[in-house]
Amino acid sequence: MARNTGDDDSAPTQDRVIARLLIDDIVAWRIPPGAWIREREIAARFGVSHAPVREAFRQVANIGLLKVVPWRGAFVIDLDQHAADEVYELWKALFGVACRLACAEMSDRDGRELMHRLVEYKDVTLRTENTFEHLNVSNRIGRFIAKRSNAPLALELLDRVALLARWQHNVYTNSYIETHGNEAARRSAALYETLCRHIVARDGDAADAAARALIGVTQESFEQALEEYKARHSKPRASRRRAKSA
Amino acid sequence: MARNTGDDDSAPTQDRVIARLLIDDIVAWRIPPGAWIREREIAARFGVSHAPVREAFRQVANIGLLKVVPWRGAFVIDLDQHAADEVYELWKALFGVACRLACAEMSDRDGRELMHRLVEYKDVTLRTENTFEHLNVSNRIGRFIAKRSNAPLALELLDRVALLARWQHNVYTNSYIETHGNEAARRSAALYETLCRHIVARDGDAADAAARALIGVTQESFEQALEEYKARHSKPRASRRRAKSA
DNA sequence: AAAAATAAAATTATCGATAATAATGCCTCT
DNA sequence: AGAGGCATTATTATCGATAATTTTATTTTT
Repeated sequence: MARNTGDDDSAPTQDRVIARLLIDDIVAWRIPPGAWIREREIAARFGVSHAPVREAFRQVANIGLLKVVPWRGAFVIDLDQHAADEVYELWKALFGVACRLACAEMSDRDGRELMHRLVEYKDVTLRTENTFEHLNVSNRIGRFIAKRSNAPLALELLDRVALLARWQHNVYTNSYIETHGNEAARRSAALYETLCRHIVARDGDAADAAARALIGVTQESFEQALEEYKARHSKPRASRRRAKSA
Repeated sequence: MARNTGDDDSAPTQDRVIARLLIDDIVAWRIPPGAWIREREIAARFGVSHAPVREAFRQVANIGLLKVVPWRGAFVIDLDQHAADEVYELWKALFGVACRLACAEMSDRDGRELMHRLVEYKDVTLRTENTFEHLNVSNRIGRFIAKRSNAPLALELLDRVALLARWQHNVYTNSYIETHGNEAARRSAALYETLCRHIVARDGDAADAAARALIGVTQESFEQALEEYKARHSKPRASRRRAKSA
């Protein structure tokens, strides 16, 4: 066995670095939806030739944040409400698959670690009102399940859809943390407990259902934030264009 | 509206042509699983520089048939039984999402066309024993539903997973048509009828369940073919390495 | 002879330049 | 003045060559 086709421990090539930075820029809305990105512009920004930029564009396009059109270049996608529904439906289904597979794949030791993390999560929920920390710990549980489900393709698609959901949330609300209220966090806590118990009990159908319900809470939170966003942006019609200079 | 960011009506660029041909070669097993593909080799085959070949590699890698490792090149993936389970679980979930969304998105006119196609499909099922034709018509129904679900991302993931499943089937059986017996086709026919009726009735949960069952038939067919493959390839142990020359 | 170090070859990553294509502005014609 | 055609400009696609890295072969050392 001479050739190592497995993990890549080498330093990442430039195209991957650029792709990562572009993804961050798009998700954080530093590059607006629908924007047209030129190769030369990005190449100049990072001080490289356009070749790695092209590859970075393709990578970001694969995730779904960019659309590459032949001879016309790369455009940031411009999602609408309808696409948001699709993303959340996919998220529910994919997380459901991951949990379903986790039921069969997880070792008893993994199951114990899962319940341990659940206790830690509930502890955080009771102890603090910090929504950001809630999200942090809950995301860790979700990713733990997805990783131990031994399903690399499902994990990839899941990451992709979750990233799209996060971008949408940022686009529509520009502040997805605050709107993710503590009430939603508390409901999530109960659902996480249900989910973990079903997984250690190796009940795939029940775990699938719990996973869907869990993403459903996030979905409701998003839709609520979207309503607030619409309400906020429909009022100040008269007072726009306040200042044109810096 | 100067710039057209929508459909691309122009002739496909070389990288897309090469990507398509590579996909065909891999799915048809003309390039074996695990093979290491060199840029120069493909570039020479198609008489182009290596730049479009690189992009084609990335596109095939996105679909999941190729794995690109920095500084090491592109390798055809090498799926195992476990990965097959994952692919079929994903297929079930994604087709379920598409059907679920189709319930909400389809117009009444689309519903009528769907039922029309169902009648055509049942007609073929009763009239001929040609399994290939069964697959053809049933695939058309599935794709019709997925397209009318107005969910481009789900459609993309669905195509991707279906392609992986087809490749797996080819890898393990090298003849996925014959093993897809008529008994399975007949069971599929009943399930297709159930699915279509649920969709026109706009019952998302029921449509999801029917979609899962439908892919489940294909999954069983694959697993059966895999067993036969294993049985066939475990016997001729003694008579291997018959001839070394051409 | 086996293992480690080193040199050579092969391969990918990146660059700079050219070709192909699309968008933009200008000009003519009505 | 407006519409349509033409030249200009800008941008992407492709190419050939060079740099960086890995793999393979060779040599050296124990």
